[in-house]
Amino acid sequence: MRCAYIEDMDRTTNLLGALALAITDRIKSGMKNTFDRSGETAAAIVVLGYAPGLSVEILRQVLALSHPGTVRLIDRLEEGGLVERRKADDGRAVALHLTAKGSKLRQRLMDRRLDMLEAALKGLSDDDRLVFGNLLAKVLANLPETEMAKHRICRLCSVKTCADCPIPGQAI
Amino acid sequence: MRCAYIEDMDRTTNLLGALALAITDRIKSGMKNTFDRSGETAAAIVVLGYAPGLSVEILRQVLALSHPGTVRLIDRLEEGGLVERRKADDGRAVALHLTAKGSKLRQRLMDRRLDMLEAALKGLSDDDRLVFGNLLAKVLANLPETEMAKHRICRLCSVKTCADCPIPGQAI
DNA sequence: TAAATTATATGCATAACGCATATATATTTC
DNA sequence: GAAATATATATGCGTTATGCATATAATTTA
Repeated sequence: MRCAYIEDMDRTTNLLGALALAITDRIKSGMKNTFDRSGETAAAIVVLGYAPGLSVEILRQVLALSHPGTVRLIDRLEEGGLVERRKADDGRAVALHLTAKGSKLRQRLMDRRLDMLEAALKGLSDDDRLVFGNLLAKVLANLPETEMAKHRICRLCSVKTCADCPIPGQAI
Repeated sequence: MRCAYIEDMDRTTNLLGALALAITDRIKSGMKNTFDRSGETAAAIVVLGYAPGLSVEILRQVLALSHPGTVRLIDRLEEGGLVERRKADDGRAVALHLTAKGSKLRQRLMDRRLDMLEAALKGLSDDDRLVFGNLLAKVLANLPETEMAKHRICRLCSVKTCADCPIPGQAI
């Protein structure tokens, strides 16, 4: 027989899944209103803003896509005037850079994401919010198994709001 | 100038987005190992388990897909022997039912999701976990704007672990 | 009963991928 | 230093999961 305490444990487990789903739905939908693309396209723009000159190969790892999938993703962004392929030091690689248009879009995407998150949190008191933030940080700190996993988790983050990142990654 | 207190508020906002993304990534990937489909296919199976006889139209609303998209999703599930279309009381509608195979798969999908969530929470103490669960419930309670939004948020939930649902919906 | 509404299905197109393979450049090995 | 190997990118081709426009069938309303 399972005691009520254990039931509460299970409840937390399931509620985390429910909230995670609801929040990512809202963020996706908000971002899609700003930029009508699906999949990892928006994440690519955010990541390239943090790491100008990134190669397709490293971007691929952050987005967890196949190489061809990433090449085609960049093709779409380049076609939309959001990203440029430039020469890299390594002659095999390309250095990916956001254009001015890409950078502006990136800011709008990140703002939209924070709007959605802010709306979700509006029912919490300031105290609840601090406690919640510390618990979120604690869970996050346990998640990444590799250095790349940190970048992956943070692929949509607004860094200015996360000076005290619970999973600080090394520069890519 | 912004005080540190406000900075902490922003931190919570961003961390919620980061954790939500990390958790849904892990759930998606775990479920995909069990059942090699993407998009809303797995959610359809879970929902149909809760609401046998559901129509395509209501399922469409829960999954937030177009009608044709939902019809094709059901086509795929039927082809895989996971779902059957039966006659409904309303002669226009079809009544969707999981097959025995579909029900077994559904259980595996739900188990896999809970495994992923459990792994993510393993670093929290029992006390942290209870506090976290209550905060998750509080945030969830504020989210749904319609009755259908509740079903949408819960579209992957394991109900047995959520007897005390913060957003109990009316039967579909 | 005729008109409007609702539920489903189909034709057709597209976005976002993956796998296999080709090409160009670096790196390593002998 | 040349040959073999490894790495980074790109392309050909196919598939999955969607959407829009439209067709069909059944129900509800006027």
